[in-house]
Amino acid sequence: MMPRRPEYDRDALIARARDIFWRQGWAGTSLKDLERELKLKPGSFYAAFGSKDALYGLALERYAQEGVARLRALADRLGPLEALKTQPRLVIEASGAPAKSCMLAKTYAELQAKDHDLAEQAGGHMAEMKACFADLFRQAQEAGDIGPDHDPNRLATRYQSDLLGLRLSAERSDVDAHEIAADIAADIDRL
Amino acid sequence: MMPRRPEYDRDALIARARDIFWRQGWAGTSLKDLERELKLKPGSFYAAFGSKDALYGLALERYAQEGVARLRALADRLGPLEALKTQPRLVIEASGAPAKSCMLAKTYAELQAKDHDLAEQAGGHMAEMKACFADLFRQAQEAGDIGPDHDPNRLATRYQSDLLGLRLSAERSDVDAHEIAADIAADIDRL
DNA sequence: TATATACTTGAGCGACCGCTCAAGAAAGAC
DNA sequence: GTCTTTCTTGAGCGGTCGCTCAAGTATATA
Repeated sequence: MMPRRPEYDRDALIARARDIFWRQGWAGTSLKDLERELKLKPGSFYAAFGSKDALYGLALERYAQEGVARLRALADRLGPLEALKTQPRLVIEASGAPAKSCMLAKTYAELQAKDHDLAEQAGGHMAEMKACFADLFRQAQEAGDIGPDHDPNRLATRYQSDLLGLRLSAERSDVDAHEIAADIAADIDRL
Repeated sequence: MMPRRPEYDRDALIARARDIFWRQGWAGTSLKDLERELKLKPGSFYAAFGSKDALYGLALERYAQEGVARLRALADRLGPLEALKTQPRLVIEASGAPAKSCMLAKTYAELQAKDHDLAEQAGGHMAEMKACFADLFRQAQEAGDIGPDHDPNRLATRYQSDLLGLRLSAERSDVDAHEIAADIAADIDRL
């Protein structure tokens, strides 16, 4: 006696929620917003996701996972050094994205003062991302593309910081983000 | 027939409100929070400031104005180049500050998607700050401390972006912000 | 001291918040 | 068709939001 199946595509809903949260932030997104955009009544929403925070967590997870995957794919295609040099430009040109700035950073900045679990989760993902960058710098160093007297972890820390600044700057209309991206890439060439 | 004077120091209240907003953000700060921290009942609060947003605006104004003043003072004391090299370290070492990250950037990031007036105000102040940086770079260039083949405006844009990234990174426990600050200062030396 | 003028107080407004749950609708098993 | 199970629906809960306002209180003038 199997009953009816849900009418929605859960994965697609998470992706849409991610875009809304990404753009509007945690406090800036109400359940009304989600219900309207996801076309879910409150009952279905809570049956599917449990709570607003739980959905935000899923959205963050998805965001981080896709970010890592995209970077790895880029490195596979271009090699570590070129990937690191290309990433700044790619990240501000992503035309389909709901925002230029990083969702992990926005989440962390918004919720850290509250010691919210989601801030901790975002921070963890930023650490993962930093580790990815460090990996690529290390590979580039082993390939001889970067001088041996550099610490890959330190390069990664600086690089991630630059990327966060770039992506925040890219939201501003009075800033030419492409110049910044080009300068970041140029810095890598000088290593 | 002059009546009683207010019991509070308006300027001090604005400074305290700035610290609360800076740490907790716009949505993250409720009137209850403000009433408790400023020791004002709702009636006095609204008599003094008109609205939460109005107080936030005053706090932003104060924040921006003090930021510019601090930078100018630093430049007067150390000269333009040294000021630019020192600022990154100072900004993450400010021990009395309620947060490492920039209140203008946090405000902009939180409210831009809503097209909130406060986001526009914050963006304007960031532009002013960028102009300050450009001024210092130009002065350093005229003094011969920086090669003549650099555009001060472009340097300022990159510098501000780096500073935003640094200050956001400085909130994280898994990041050594001093390393980043030192690297940013080192970049300036290579110009 | 009497009066006019402000400041202080706090109950409480309407709106919205995240969320619950009982009732109705749909679909596979028999 | 009938039954069972799940999904869908939407009214509405308790709570908090930003904010108002009338009553009470303190102070400088006259």
